[in-house]
Amino acid sequence: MNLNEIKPENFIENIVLEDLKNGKVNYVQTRQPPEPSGYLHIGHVRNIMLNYGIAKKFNGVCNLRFDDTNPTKEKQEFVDAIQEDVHWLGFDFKNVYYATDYFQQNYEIAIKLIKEGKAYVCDLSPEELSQTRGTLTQPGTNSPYRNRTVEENLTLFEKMKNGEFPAGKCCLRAKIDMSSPNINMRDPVIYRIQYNTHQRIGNTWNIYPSYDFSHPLDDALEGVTHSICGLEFEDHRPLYNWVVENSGIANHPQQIEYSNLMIKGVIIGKRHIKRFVAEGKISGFDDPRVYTLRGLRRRGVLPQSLLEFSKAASVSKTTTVCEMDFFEHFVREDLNKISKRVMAVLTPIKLIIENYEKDEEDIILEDYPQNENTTTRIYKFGKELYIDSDDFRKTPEPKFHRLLIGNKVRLKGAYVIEVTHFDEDENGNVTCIYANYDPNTKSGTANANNVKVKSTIHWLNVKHSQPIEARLFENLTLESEIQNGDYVFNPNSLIIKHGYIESGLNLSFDERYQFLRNGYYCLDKDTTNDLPVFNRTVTLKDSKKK
RNA sequence: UGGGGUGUCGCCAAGUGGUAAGGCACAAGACUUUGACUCUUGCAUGCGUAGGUUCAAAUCCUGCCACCCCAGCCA
Repeated sequence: MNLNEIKPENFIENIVLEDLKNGKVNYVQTRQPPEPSGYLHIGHVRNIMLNYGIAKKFNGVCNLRFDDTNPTKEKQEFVDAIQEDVHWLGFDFKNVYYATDYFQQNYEIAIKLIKEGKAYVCDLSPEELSQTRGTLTQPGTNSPYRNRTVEENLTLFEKMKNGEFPAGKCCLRAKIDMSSPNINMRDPVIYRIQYNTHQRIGNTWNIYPSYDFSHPLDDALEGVTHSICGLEFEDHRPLYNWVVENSGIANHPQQIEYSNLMIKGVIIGKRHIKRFVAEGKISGFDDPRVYTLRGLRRRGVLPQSLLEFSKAASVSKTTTVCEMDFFEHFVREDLNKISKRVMAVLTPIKLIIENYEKDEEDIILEDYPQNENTTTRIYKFGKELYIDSDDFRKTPEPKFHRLLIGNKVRLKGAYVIEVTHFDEDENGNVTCIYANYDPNTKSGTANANNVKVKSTIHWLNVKHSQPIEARLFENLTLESEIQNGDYVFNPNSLIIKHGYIESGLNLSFDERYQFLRNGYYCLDKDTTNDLPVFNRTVTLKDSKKK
């Protein structure tokens, strides 16, 4: 999907931006505000599209703004990675800003608030503060420091800024209402002391504004008209408005919340991914089994598929948990159009065509059958072939219509064959299959369809095949809901197959491949040995049944 | 038990007083050099629930139920 095709109207309808619907507003400015504390994942795509698309639609701009107000969690590594990933998706933001850009202005507004008696320095320890905040059902109690004089607050805040207090000694709080039923309004902390070195501004500041203070201010300062965020911030909206209203800034952005997008069972949380990396169960944030953008990219997913998926998932305020099939549908749709069809056998077993007398024979295969102008290539048919052992059954299950004694099957691009007999070892494992072919059934010839078959299987000429390694990723998903308050995941989801692929192919990292019936693959960029290594993106639609 | 949200097919989701769009999944059939793709057909007498208003209700009103979020000097 081209970015120009993003149609945010639907989104706008959904999130009930009344003014926009009514045509009262014709300019919208948004921002994409990631905290650089982790990698972007599939859930971020829709947020990016939404912010970018709405601004574009309504003559405005969307800036990328890093919410970098907490140096204990953030790293330059993430700042860089987020920008890379955003570009990979195809977005080019007007400007790249940082919350730290606004620290001086944030500070001046804090001073203004103090002077107006709307903020005070509180010496309560974090524990005491927590205790006096009250509970969900009981109001909080006023801090004993709530009524300090403006002069005292100014002095204390200045000392905080100058690094004269240890971290945690005191903080700046907005003076709102300790008895509010909304806990966020019970004198929230808007500045805290923080001595960690910041990845961008080093040690220039000893005090850091909290999200609830800097975010609305930065939105307002930047000219944002609509501040779109997750549902978890609904309770923060009154505070957002309070901050903007008391800031003296003319621009008053409107915060709009909507549901985050999830996929059933998929691990997205940084917490879990970090844990699996630490436990050595996955290789990192780009492991193809996790749904970070980097993981998905390495797995072979195209950015336009992510955009299509996100668009189709729509936007609402209901809890959105899509099924895996819904996501994979969009991945397959794109991959099907552009993938190069290649013959591969992942669990090889020999097939001898007993009545085949010739040495070799040219078979014409289409590289991209979905493309009218597809190129073709020649492959060699012969007497001694590899097929996938999974395509044969001694005793077939119901509805199995690939190879079994007495059943006719087409070898892709070649002939219809019928199994005559097979060899097996002392354990009953099939070691070699023997078949006869029908010379009148060659694909593409006039009478190719005289014999109807229910299935076509892939094959390789033993003399014209090269070894490969195929990594089949099962999705890293929730194995069971919740146990002892924690999630239980299934990280043992990597299956490695040593098989064969056609020899003579010019393999490319930019290409996607479809191994017939096995799904869509791409070369793994981390390949270090000489053997081509393929990662499977998704399976073909029906191949997972069987 | 306080506050804020959400409830339309297995999943996502339109619908905003005029008699339930669409996509995914699923099922059946056609086609076939992939059991793919493509095509055709089917799939909510029902909109959390109980009442009420109305000629007419998923849409308006009232009660109830279920689920999610909030008590970081995180975002």
